[in-house]
Amino acid sequence: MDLRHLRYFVAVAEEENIGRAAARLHISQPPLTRQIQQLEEELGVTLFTRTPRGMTLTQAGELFLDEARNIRALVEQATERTQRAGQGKLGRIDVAIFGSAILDAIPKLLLAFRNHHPDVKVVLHTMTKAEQIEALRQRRISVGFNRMLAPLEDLETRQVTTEKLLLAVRADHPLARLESIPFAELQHHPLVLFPTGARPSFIDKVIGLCSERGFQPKISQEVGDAVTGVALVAGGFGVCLVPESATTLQFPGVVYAPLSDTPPNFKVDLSCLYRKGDASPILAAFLQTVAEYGKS
Amino acid sequence: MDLRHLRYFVAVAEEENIGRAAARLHISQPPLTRQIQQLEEELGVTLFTRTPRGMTLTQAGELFLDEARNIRALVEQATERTQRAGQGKLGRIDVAIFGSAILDAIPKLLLAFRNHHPDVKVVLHTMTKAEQIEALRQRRISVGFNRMLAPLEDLETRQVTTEKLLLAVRADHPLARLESIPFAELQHHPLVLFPTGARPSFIDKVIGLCSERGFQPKISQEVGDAVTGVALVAGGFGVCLVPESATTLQFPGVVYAPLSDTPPNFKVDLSCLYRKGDASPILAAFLQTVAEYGKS
DNA sequence: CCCACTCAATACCTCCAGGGTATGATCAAA
DNA sequence: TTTGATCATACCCTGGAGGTATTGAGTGGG
Repeated sequence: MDLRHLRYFVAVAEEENIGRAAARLHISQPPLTRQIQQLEEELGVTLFTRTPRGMTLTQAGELFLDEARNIRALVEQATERTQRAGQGKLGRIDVAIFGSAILDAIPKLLLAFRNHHPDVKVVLHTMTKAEQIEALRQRRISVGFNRMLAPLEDLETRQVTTEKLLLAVRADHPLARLESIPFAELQHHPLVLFPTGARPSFIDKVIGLCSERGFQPKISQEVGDAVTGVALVAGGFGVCLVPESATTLQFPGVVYAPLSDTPPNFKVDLSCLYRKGDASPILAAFLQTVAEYGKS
Repeated sequence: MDLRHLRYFVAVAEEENIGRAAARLHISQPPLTRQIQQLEEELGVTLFTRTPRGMTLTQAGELFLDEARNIRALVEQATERTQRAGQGKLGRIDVAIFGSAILDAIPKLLLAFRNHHPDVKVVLHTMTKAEQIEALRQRRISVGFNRMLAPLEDLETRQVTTEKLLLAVRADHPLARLESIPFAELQHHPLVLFPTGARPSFIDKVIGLCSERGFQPKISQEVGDAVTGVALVAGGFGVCLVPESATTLQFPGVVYAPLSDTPPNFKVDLSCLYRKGDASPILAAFLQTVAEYGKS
């Protein structure tokens, strides 16, 4: 049996006349007669009673008509859904984000993606950079968001946004009283750095910036993420360089101050990471949204 | 797209290897490759990612695998159900019975049919003989049960059972005192006859039997059915000839007495009626049960 | 009562597409 | 580098789907 048989059968059942059905199917009458006979023979069931006025369904034929319509509808639906899946409009994508630093860009980006692709389920996983790389290789996720990504053999990187750096200081800290804080001031104050974990990280960026200006920072404490870092600033552990988006973390007694006289490239990127050669249309759609987000 | 494509696709998806799938399908590898390519092209979707180790499903492919299995199962089920319908094991049959005279044979018969064909819904309709004939011609029913059926052009008759006739009399009636009631006695007592309606009916049978013995019965009352007839007997309207099965009607003060010295053919048939040339397998199965019932 | 009409079924032909064999291209592991 | 595994391509062959012409059967009008 074939889908063709079903199509032909439904046409004959609806027209109750082989000639008309053949016309509707754009074939001639004899082949249609034969197909119906074949179908009946294969099922071993008489589907039509032949009358001099045409063909009428038997009871078994009525039942089979229901089933045939059902099957045809299902096939229709299957192709449609599969096509949407193939265009990245239906399915699921597993996305990794890091600790707590997802404070601004990522929620907006995910919102934009959901608006454009409401039938794609986005599953978020919180992972460190090292975990993201492993999960990508094991195909547990398709994209990861992170900062300070070094180029890798099998993974591709794409920049999402760039943020200026601000200094988190206690409101009662001497630096907080200055009109503007020169970058070089940092050498006199203990710094809270983050995140610990896989290198290179934001820590190295900060140390690099300092050494460009010819000093080594005093490291007060290394912590896992920006939230903890700002908490320690509030606790008097020193000052902390944070990406601009961290200002959404409103901590009582902590202010975010811009620096002046900064080294060039005084900013940090947010990038996303995905497998080289990943042909998933959903990933493509996701990266498309990422690119559009970057433009705005 | 074809059911063949689905079959092939499922095989490849399950084997994750075209060669093995081809072996399982008893075809060679190249045609299978081509069929998969065709399917992908028709859908416009990449269903597999080709690796040097075989084929793995894309996300869209996973989805389509689900759908394909679904469709194939539905096709399987459709053929199976249609075949059962074609064998008269699944479906519905509309059966007409007459007024209240269905006191013994028909319930047993329907029970036997339901036991053999549990998935056939038997729908009962109460109709007079004339209504049955009309309903058969209009295909509203497939079988009717009745008595005294004259041969018809387009309808076939089949005898179900034959019953002896008994006389319903009041217990205090003079005839009830006799050891045996000779048939000729009927000429001296008013008779309740049934049913009214389309001729020939049981009425004509009784009148015929009397005239065979050279007398005309005194007609006390004509009524619609046996139940009413026996009720009138209880009310003193006279006596009434009833088929044996009517004895299941236990009426206070009414007894059923056998007659002696009866004319030949002193009995009445229960027959069923169906369209000539009706090829319905359910009707065939039903008539099969009727035939088996008749034997027992 | 017969003829014309309407359908479905049959006979026979053509041609395309599905299947086969042989071979190529690519990648991984030994 | 070689070998083995896997998918893709090239080319041929045959079965079957579709076409035309015709037959057979049953109905209704003249």
